[in-house]
Amino acid sequence: MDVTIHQVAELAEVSVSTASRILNGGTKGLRRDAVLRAERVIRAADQLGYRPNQTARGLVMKRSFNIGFIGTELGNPVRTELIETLRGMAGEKGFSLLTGGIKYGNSLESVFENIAERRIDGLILGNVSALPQSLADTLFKRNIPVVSFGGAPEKRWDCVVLDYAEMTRKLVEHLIVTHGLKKIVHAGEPQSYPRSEGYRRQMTNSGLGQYIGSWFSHEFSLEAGRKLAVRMIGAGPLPEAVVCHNDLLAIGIMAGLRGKGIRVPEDVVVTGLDNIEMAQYTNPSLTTSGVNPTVLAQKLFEMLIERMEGTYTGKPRAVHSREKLFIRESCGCLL
Amino acid sequence: MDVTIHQVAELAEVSVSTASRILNGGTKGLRRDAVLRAERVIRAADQLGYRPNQTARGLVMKRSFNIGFIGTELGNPVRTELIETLRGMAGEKGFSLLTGGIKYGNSLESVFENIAERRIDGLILGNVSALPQSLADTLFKRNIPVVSFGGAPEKRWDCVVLDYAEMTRKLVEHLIVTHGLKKIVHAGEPQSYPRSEGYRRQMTNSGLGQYIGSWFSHEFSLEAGRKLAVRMIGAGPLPEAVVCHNDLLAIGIMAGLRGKGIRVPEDVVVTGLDNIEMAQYTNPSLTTSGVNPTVLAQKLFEMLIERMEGTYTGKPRAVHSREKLFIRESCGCLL
DNA sequence: TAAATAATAGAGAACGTTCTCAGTTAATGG
DNA sequence: CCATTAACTGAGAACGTTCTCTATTATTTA
Repeated sequence: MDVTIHQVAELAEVSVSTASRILNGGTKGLRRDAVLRAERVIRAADQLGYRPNQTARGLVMKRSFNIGFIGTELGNPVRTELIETLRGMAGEKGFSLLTGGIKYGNSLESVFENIAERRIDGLILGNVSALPQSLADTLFKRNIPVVSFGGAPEKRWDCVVLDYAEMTRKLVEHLIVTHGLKKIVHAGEPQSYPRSEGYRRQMTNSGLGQYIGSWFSHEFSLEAGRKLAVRMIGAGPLPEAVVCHNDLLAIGIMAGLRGKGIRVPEDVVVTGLDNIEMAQYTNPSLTTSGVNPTVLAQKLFEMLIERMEGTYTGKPRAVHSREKLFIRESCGCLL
Repeated sequence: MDVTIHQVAELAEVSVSTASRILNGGTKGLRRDAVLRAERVIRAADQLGYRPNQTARGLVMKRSFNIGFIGTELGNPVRTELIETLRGMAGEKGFSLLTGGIKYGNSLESVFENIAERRIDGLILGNVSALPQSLADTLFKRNIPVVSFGGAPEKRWDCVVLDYAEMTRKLVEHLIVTHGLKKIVHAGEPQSYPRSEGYRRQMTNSGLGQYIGSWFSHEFSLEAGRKLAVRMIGAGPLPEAVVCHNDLLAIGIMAGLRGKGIRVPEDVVVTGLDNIEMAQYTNPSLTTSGVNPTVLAQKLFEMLIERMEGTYTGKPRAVHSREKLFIRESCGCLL
């Protein structure tokens, strides 16, 4: 039914080995008499519409032509942008991208499965804070290259460090320096994490340590934001500004505040983080900070491919991404 | 290196065939003496941490354990929700979901590739209006089940019909009946398509044929919406309402209008379509209509699996999805 | 032109499974 | 307890490639 390399070989009157060699190696640098044969093979393949069976190919080459992506917050648009770019790059190299979500750091089982069943050749980790050592061991044992991105630098493999602390710090700095705000709180992840760390650093540096405060949420979604806003309002006098873990949380908080008749930025200033596309379209538009997802994708993919192709075999690299501040309406600018 | 079924068989002191049979078939309904062997095999597999190599499996079974998803507007959150649900369902059945984007109906090449290289066992088509007959033929020739969803019913395979025309019509009806609006225009796809068809039907039925008008955009994104708003404003007096192709376009239009000092819904009413999560969080929140993405995913996946497993072999089915109206602020309600 | 060398071709194993089929072993019935 | 039937086992082919290794052929050199 399907056309195999055997049929190509038969039609071209060469052996299967020769067909395979030519189909993969091309026709350049061949001995004069060999060129004719090669062209015959290529013509035969073309004529029959031959396409190699990747499964068979994968079996003998011990590869799957899949790259895995595991990350948090798959519903976040900032992930979608990154993933679709990565998918495109992978596709150009003949790989498919298998993505998998993670909720609250658990349920990495699917990764285990995919790796154990030899379904991925390389792995991209997105903001996975605590990868179980057992998984890391499996990856090393199976020789599966890994790259990651996130707030914390990684010593075990190549990574892109997104300086969330610095992004957050700059946002806080903007609120203090440009807008003269003092009572600024942070909403999102727990105290020890990079983003709230950046917040606290700037507050302390500006002599505002007394105002440090945070509202914790274990989710960073629109809905979580709205709920958080309701909680904040119920808890008494509002701060002057809320610096949020990410854009989705910020947008949710803005909606929650508005639902109770509180104006942004007149009554409370709100900032996000990620610079998702939607941040330009909210009302008020959202002041935030982020990195270019295409650049991030390129860096990640380049490093991963180098590892997979063995072009680079040195020590784990850590490249730092360039964050950028996007000043819009929600901080009180542009009004 | 990797543990194979041979090693399991050796440890359990059975043949490879037996190991395979037991590992796949389980231990139930076996003859009394066979149960002991079976348990020995399972124990051995467990002990060695055996996981079948899916590539090898796929080769002999002529399957890839991948399901393809091809659709338009992969950046649209409404797709993300659907795709992630489908991915979960696929995962539970041991399949990975390979997704691919389509821009303006062209570049279906990647699908061809994946199909030709035997990398997908089934295909889900999302709002692909014009699938080349050559691709359809390939699918049939290779016996790859297909399901699709979209505005137009499909006769060649199972599909879920999303009644975009009816959704749009109901929105227009709401604007006319509840808000007494007359000068309502449509923004989005060309005249002949379902959504604008629904718009025109209701306008005509309500005797407002004279006000029918549409603003065309070949993209349905946030940015396209903003640009469209600018074009509309530049073109003279504004309509009373803009019924948009989808939520993203609507949100973009609202932002564009606001940028020029025009208020929604006071000056112009705006409605969307899809009911993406964000529609609840915009300011004003967006009146729209949509179907439940989880329900849609379930319907699609169920039909596809039935085809793939051969449980259903009858005529192509067309199931209709239940749309729902979401009345919010952008139409002037809830203010 | 013959010998040495370089380039290419082809046979066949290997990849790790599943699955058919012939042969063996256990259960059943009289 | 033996014949019959049913249940199970294992050898080996098959899936469609790649790739090693030996044999062959072309090219170059003396």
